[in-house]
Amino acid sequence: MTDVAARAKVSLKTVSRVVNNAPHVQPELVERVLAAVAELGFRRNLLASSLRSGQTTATIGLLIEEIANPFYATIAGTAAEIARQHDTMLIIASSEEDPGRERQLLRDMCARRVDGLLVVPAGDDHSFLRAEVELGTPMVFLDRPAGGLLADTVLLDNRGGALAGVRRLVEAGHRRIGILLDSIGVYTMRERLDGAQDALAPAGVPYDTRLVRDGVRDPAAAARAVAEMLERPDPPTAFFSLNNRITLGVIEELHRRGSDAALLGFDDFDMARLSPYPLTVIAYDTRELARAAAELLFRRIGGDRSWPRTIVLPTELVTRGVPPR
Amino acid sequence: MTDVAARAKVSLKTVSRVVNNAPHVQPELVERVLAAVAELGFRRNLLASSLRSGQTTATIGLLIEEIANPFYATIAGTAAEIARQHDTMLIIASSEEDPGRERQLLRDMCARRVDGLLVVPAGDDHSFLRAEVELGTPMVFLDRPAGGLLADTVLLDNRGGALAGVRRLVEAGHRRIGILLDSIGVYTMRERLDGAQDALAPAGVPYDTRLVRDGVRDPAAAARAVAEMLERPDPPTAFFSLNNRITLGVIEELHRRGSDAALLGFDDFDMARLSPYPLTVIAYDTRELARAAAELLFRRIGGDRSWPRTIVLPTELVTRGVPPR
DNA sequence: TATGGCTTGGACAACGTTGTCACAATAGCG
DNA sequence: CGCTATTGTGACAACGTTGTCCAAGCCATA
Repeated sequence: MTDVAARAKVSLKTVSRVVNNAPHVQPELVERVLAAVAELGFRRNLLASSLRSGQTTATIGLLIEEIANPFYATIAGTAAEIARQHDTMLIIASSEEDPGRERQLLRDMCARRVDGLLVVPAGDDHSFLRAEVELGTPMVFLDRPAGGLLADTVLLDNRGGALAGVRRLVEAGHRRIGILLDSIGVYTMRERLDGAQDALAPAGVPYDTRLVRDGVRDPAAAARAVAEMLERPDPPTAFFSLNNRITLGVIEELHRRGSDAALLGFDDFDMARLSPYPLTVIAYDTRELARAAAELLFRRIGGDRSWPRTIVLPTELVTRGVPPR
Repeated sequence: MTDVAARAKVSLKTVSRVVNNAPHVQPELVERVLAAVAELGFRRNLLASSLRSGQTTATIGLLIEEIANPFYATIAGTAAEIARQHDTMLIIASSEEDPGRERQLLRDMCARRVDGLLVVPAGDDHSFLRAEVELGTPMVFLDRPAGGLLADTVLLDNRGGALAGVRRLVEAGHRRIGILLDSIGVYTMRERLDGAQDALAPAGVPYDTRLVRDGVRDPAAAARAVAEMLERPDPPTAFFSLNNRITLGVIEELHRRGSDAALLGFDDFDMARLSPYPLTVIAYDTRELARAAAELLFRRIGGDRSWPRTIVLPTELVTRGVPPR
């Protein structure tokens, strides 16, 4: 900037004024400065700028589990879009469900002085963020609640959605329902399982733990679990898969076997409509989830100091798929 | 930091040494400093740190077209993973195919002094980045080449893939092939179309522009285009869809009509295997594309000043899908 | 004992920017 | 004509950190 000033034969401050579009600079000087900027290829250093002016870096952090997963990709896309509306850049990092890594990444983002944080929690203790919150960094948790920290949160109605879906299965007469889940350690899985139990109990359907498979991490594992259950003496007549990765594997296996078991899946997905096997899904609006969280965050960044809020978004039961022949 | 120094009764510099794990500090003093850091909730300001120390911000920028698209989400995930291996954060932004926005976002990233840039170009003139390149910011372009700028580039063999795929259709006896593409303005689409022509010409199959539809932006448009073409007096016996969004719509329409047209699609996708309609896809390894680009970028950041390189990754013809009955 | 090296701590400036303040030049007023 | 506003410009310090340099203390060696 000093070089630009010298070249344009003005003071440092005038250059600063020009690059910040500040008023009260003669048009002629503006010309000279802009010419010098162009000639020297000067580019403002935003690091120094936000260091000096203090408050804002025009950056927010987004912490998710895994970027490549379409659910999180949708969240990231929506967050980026809303960030852009506020002329803000987005730093994205994946925790890969590792609390230690989550902690390190969040600390790093804070050290970079992000204006706010959007977090899909991996761990269950976020008290280490308390100092940061008190220091004034706004943060909003989404999809899962923070642990040990009172903070803004946007959730889905996991329990209600599972309740409605499983109730439909029960009402259709199913009494042996195979349930497949990723990991009981994850909040959303626990909620969905609870919702299923909420539907089974009042209908007098026993909750048979032999029909519940934890640790189903990918489509192949889901297919194997389905195969095993179907080979039991009294196989399930319906399956409830607790996320879309699992649903994929279940569809494949049921289709392969020409089974006529009913299928209920949590999470809708793009290609559900192309499924060769009929299925009902518990759908929700991922974009809305991200939008609600991001907009709340920017309200906080804008100075909203009201009491932390929890928003729960509804789910919807959708029947999809091509009927089997 | 001054407060921490006061509290620990040491000098500012000693605190700096401790938080940077620098050697030559008495263990007792380290204790005192860390205690003060904890009590005061001190957190290093990385902005100031990289401002002072000059060179590195431990941040790279990734510019893509649209985060929520699985192709770009995969790229982002891979880039984030490799960035993490280098203890680097990732700033992601979407250009939404808008050259003006691309320019603004890249400028902004440069102003934030990213250590390097990973760019899927939207525009066709990137000469505005020349100053930045000369200033020493490494950048690698992927999926599409940069315009008016000699730079590292990682591409797919779009033309070769399309050639191989269409050749297979021609060899199977197809002479009327409907081709659907997003936008002729996009580099990859042009290359794929050229590849198709490369296969048609030597086989003596005329290139009938009435069988080529540009501007097919979403599955619904693809379905409509297929419907129209099939209602012509001499309908195509095969379709070549130039990206996976289009392929989805084509599958749906062909399946709905019970058509027996052959289908070739550029881009593989997760659920291709579940397609109710048989299809052949031109597949490639998106992760490999991103990995090659990111690793090249970090080699540049690490000081590799060799001549800019262009890497072209191969594609593969894969037959997928459930045969129609 | 003198000399030199090594370890440890501290003073100071600098990174690139902007806020504060002061001053100069011009215009408007009585 | 002198006075105050108003506008345009610049000197300077400060943001939070770290590199450079120096000094003091200690030990080992000559």
